[in-house]
Amino acid sequence: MGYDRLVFSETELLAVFRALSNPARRQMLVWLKDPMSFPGQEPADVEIGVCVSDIQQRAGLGQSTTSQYLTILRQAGLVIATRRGKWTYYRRDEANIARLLETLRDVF
Amino acid sequence: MGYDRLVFSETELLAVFRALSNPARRQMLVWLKDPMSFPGQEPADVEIGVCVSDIQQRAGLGQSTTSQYLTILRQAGLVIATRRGKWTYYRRDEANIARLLETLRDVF
DNA sequence: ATCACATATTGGCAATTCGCGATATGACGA
DNA sequence: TCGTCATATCGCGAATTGCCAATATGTGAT
Repeated sequence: MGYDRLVFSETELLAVFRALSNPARRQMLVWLKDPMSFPGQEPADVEIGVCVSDIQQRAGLGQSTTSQYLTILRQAGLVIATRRGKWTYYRRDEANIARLLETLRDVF
Repeated sequence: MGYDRLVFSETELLAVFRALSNPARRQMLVWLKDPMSFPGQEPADVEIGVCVSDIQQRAGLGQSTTSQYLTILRQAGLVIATRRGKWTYYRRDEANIARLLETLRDVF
């Protein structure tokens, strides 16, 4: 909770734009706005996010590619991963995304 | 003046994020917010923009690279090019950048 | 301990990007 | 017309990305 600076550093921005320069990764981020739109998603799961295989099925990509793309989104600070059992759930990092949008408004 | 849609299409977003996924190109866009910060820039020139060689000198890149990067920014709809004599002046497309930021706020 | 399952990591290859030097285009002046 | 200057385009090798199959890691059930 809470971030060092208000604005993103050059390095952070690089990771963000590289992450979002791929349509599949951008899609994933948009899909995660509405976790309930994934089949078999329970209302109780919304807070923790969506598991990799559900995202993979929707993306139509391979398992390894999906996992890698989610890692890239996580390293860019756009999503948060939570491991529970054998599943890893991903959800948007809304606070950081909001901070990003503020940075973009300042910088551009 | 004026654009077809309020929000950017998938193709437009791809061009934008690819363009901004390079630090040098992002720098150029930020520099162009203040054309007067370029040496030898006259107040009368502000509206038309900054010529390629001035941007090149500041970026420390080769001439061809600078020209290509500005073309990429132009194709992404982020800057506007104006040819006057042997010079090409580049300035920010503020209207389109504002439209982009609205799209980002909607989509992300 | 062993198995099955979800996810992460590795290795690979085709396609793209990075940045450059060389060259082409286009505008102006002599 | 010829030469010069500003910019654009071309062609290149090195580095990175896109996506995959294969393999490794970790977790829960038996």
